[in-house]
Amino acid sequence: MEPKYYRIEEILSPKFDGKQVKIRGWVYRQRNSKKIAFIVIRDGTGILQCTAKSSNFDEKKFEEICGIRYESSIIVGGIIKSDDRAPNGYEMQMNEFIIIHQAEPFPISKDQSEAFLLDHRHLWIRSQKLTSSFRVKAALIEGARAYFKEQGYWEMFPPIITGSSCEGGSTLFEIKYFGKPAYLSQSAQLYLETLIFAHKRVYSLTPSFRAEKSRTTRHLAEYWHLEAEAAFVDLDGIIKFEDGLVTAMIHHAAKEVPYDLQQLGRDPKELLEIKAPFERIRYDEAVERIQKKGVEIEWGEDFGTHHERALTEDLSSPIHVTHFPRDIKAFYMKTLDGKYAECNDLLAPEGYGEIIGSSQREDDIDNIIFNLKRDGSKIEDYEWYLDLRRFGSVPHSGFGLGIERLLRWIGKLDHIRDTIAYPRVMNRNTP
RNA sequence: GCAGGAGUAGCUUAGUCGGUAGAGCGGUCGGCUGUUAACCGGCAGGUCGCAGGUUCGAUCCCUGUCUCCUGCGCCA
Repeated sequence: MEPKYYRIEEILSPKFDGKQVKIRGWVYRQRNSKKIAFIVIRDGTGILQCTAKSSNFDEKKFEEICGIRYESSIIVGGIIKSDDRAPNGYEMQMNEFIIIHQAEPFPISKDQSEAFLLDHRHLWIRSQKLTSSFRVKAALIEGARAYFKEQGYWEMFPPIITGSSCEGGSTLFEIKYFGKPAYLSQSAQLYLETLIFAHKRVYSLTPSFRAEKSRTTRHLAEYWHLEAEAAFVDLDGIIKFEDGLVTAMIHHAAKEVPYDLQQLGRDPKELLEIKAPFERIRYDEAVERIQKKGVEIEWGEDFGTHHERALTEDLSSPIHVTHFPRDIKAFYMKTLDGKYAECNDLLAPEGYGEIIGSSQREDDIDNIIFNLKRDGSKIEDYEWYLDLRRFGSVPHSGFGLGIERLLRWIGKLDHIRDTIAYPRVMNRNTP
């Protein structure tokens, strides 16, 4: 049976040439002269130019067509014709036009300031750029879930509300929890570590919250955190897994949403050329490379934005920096030779910065206690975590990937806010 | 948190060496036989972010304040 309404993406084909169809959607563009009107309609699957000749409609109906405003919702019917003058080669010769809702004047036109667009985010998300960005994001996550499954990882659902912090340094959002303070999670890691003892390999995709007053193009107060944890896997093993995962994600996006990638200015072929394994260098060598580029850094310093940029601006594939100095890294990372941490950061190419933070976890309870004391943390807050090193402790590793940061690189986006529908940044939490 | 920059019509802005303001887009009315962010003409729309100060007079000068943007630090 014929469907009552068609999707635009399916009718853009020769077999619809000459066929009468109906579609539903929103007015994307509208122009008219006395005897002919054009409505470009958008339906979430594509856009189609619809042509209305005044001779095909009574006077009142034609006036309605000419008076339709941008973003109004409409039903149009007509005959599909191949036509070189139409934006994507096909147009509808309209013979039916029904207004579902005549929109008020749409506030967003050309030349808008960032602030205005952010205030009208609920309308701006209809734009092509954001539409494409969110579709690439969906495809990346689809690719990730498929890869995790293939590699024997179980998806877990850790809590978002926690009673204590996870990583020493970061600032937490405090909430009221039945009258007592609690916090929004900034990482699922410690909970995932508990779950490997039952499932061996686990992952989770959850929102993470950071209350740092960061004002940059790569920070969100609320972001989607893809984290994994695996028993009996060392640093080399987890790095290999990360390479496989990132490659699977971007290849999946390149195959599933090439049009959207192109809209964002990213050639999908470029992504398909990126292949695992990614280059690995140790922190010591990274410092030397940065110094050779003429950027100042001393051994023992953590990387700032300009250091990461110096290291990655000329690359076309991501790069791992491993074995940072122990003293600038978190308490749960395994120590090597008393000086280094068994850890790695995966940096995106083209200067987009860190997308994964990862490490082999410390499995020696005494070392963890030593590190917690170094950071001035209360041991009693971590008793449940320390239990993992008392009951069948195993070597294990894990990582956290910032979905929006990966998308920012893949989609060549200037600002991380365009990787998420409603960005939560320091001075904005509405709409 | 630190350092810069910006707030003038619904939106994007010009401007006034201090005498209360123009344009483009959008809206509306009219014109136009195929447009691609269509085009042409008429009309409506502004206590020039807010509060003080200087001045005969402030949108403009001064002080404070609020909001937003950019970069840095912190991180995924």
